[in-house]
Amino acid sequence: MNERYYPAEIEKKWQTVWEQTSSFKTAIADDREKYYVLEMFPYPSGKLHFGHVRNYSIGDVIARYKKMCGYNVLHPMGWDSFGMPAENAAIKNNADPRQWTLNNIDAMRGQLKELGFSYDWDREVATCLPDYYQWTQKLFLLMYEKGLAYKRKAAVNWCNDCNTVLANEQVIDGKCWRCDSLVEKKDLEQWFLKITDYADRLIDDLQKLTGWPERVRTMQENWIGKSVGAEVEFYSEKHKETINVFTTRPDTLFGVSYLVLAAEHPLVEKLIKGKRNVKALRAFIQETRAMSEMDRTAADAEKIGMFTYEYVIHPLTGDKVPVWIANYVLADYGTGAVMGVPAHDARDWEFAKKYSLPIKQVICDDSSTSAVDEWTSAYCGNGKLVNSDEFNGIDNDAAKERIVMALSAVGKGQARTNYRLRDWLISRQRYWGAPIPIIYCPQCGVVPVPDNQLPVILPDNVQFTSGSVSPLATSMEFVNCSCPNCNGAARREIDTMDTFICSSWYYLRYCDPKNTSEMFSRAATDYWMPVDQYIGGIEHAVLHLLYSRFIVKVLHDCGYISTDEPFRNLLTQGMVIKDGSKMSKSKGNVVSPDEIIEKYGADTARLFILFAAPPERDLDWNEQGVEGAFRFLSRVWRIAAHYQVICVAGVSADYDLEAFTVAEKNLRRKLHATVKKVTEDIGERFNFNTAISAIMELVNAIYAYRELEEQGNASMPPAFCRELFAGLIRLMAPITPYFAEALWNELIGADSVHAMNWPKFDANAIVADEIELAVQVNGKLRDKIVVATNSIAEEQNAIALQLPKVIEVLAGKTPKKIINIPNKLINIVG
RNA sequence: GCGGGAGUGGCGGAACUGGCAGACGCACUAGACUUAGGAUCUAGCGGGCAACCGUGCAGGUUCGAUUCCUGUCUCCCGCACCA
Repeated sequence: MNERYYPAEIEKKWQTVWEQTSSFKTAIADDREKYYVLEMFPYPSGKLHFGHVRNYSIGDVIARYKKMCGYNVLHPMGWDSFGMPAENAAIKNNADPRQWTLNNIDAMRGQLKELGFSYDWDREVATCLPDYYQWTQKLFLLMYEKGLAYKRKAAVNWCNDCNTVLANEQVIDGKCWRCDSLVEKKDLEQWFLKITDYADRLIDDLQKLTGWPERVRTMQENWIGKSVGAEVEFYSEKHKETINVFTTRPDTLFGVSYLVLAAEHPLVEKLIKGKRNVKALRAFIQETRAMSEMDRTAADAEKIGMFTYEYVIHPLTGDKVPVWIANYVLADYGTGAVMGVPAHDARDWEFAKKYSLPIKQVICDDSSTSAVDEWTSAYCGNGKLVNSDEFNGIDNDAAKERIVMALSAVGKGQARTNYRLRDWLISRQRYWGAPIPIIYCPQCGVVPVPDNQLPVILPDNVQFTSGSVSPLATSMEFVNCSCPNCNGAARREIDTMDTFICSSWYYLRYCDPKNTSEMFSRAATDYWMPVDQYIGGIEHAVLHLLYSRFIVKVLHDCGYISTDEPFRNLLTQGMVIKDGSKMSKSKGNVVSPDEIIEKYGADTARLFILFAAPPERDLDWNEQGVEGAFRFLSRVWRIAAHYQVICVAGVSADYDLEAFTVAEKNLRRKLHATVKKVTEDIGERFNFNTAISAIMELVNAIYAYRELEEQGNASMPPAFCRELFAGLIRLMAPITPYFAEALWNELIGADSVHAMNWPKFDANAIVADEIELAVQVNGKLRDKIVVATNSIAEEQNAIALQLPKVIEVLAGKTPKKIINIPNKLINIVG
């Protein structure tokens, strides 16, 4: 074999061999246990960057490892290929979005193959192709049928740069998730999916996801924002109107000193009409509504309000309660009206102090006796009720329920749960997406496209510069159609679907990607689902990951799949950071793997990115380690070349362990200990960085052994040499697949290393004859001793006590006690 | 404000259930081989002359703490006038 490591030759050769032998093809179903490992599929931007390489290297190690462990592994790849960049390229360069996308897919597929990822390319999907989006459209129709897709006019998020609406999840700090420009509110009629119907289950089932990081579960819980409380009715006798408020603190109901409405509250105009300050009120309302979402919801924004000279009746006391309008009440949460309890709510406290509104204490903490006018802030803790009629003396937690019961008895309130989660706005005024399969008929109204007319094909002949309406509006052939019901002239929905719908079910399609009669067969998803290990960035914690859970629950409820959670285990790999932000094409800070692959090979690129940091941690881009990764592979190659002849000679030999020298026993122990460590690090903890360092230690040990040989003090037994390298190469196979394949071929056998079993360690081989113990005096390390592994503690302690350093430190004192931790240390307490 | 996470050499990081802090690698230094070497091999590499001191800081528990507890500081992430 070649003395030196030439990655280019090796990688080209084995990539071809793997392709010819369909090395990565998934078995349909057999008696092995299944394992579905999946990395979040990429948007085909044109080129991979190191964020991708990291993501897919992690997945590939797991896939290859599991396969060697005997699992039937599904490891697919595809393209999240609808989306704005294609359309923007079309506008900017007059390109065809389809061709632009398909070219990018070809380029990136080539890169993925070069990197040696073990994908079953026969299962590739691209969301922008009709054989996929047909079923995205079917999914929409299914939801429409179930009443989960509906159209309504609402104040929606509008991005002026992207020329489209956005879902709440896609607005980050008041800005568009894609282009960072400020999001505005617009009143538009749009399609929504009723994800709020699933709010409770999406929260409750988080508990089942024990294989998810705590962080992601918390983020979803926060996002859904469940709060349990009550709706309480206040009545305006003058207008014969009821104003409902939502509160999580019905126990403080007797402390209400005013009511506050949002500027957008529907009763506002009626209440203020004819009031002496109506002009000022109207001006204030207008001013408040004109403020941007950002300014209004900033936590430190000043609370401003105005009195309406209107009163409502307290539902239990019958007291007159003044009604205010203020900027700190949100129109789209709860009922758009809140009750003000300044004694027990920090915001109400601030507002009441500012406008000199009465403050009435109704919760009393045993330890505080001061009067309410001496307080410097609201008391938000627990305690017993006071000033609350028949509820006095009750613990406030218990009082919540009692007061709701009392309200309910007089028909003036009930328990109620509120969510922060809003329905998912899925209309997009953009071209490059799946058309919403809906037809509007003057006679029949909204008509869903029948299954046998799917897919609704995205037209080619559109104008991209259509302004704030979807470019689909410019294709008359598309817009004009006949009604499926009455055959009369009708027109199509011109908006396309949010691409997050396309990506919310692709993992199901991988189970049965060529199915032309349904989304996927029940049998296929029953076998493969759920995904056993999902790997992707944290940025999808409440986007893709929440949507996918929702869609799976819907499909589960419709009887399409058995599972009701898509991803059993989730690994959120850290971002690859460069120049302070995440590597991405839109940020313009990408490092392409091409140069590194060309100079050092794909195996070096993989090894480097896996060794640089544990997978969950963010990684600041630094190329310095690349050289080290390549150096290591070259080092392994050289030692393998050195032992090749001996290794091959060991095929039919056997070795006598009794005849082993100490050095050989140590090396064999190191081998088995390394197998154990790497198995645990890859299989249980996904700590690839420490798995790699363990392999490096093993290689260092082989070099140390060779050094002995060169001094004439050792001679490698051929059969052991074989065990050694067969072990080492298999440990490296998931991480550096080309490299391992080439070495396996040279040293061990003709079959692919990737078809081999994962090495097993012999627990007996790890036990050493002698062991080193640390000797401490009062917890401080003073010396070390080497003892027989099976020696007893008393003997070890006696040896330790005789050590000169120990005698010196003890200075004649008799030890109080001696602590002996087996196989670890002795601590002499003086 | 609520919730989650992190703080260890010049750098990336290791130490898994409380048990030898700094594995492994990068960078650096020296030696060997060499016409030469940015290749390779070998050795050294937290601070301090030393006793000792060292895991953000201050305490505590313990024979023993990077690890557990209390307080505190800094940074990152998510939600946030959510009633």
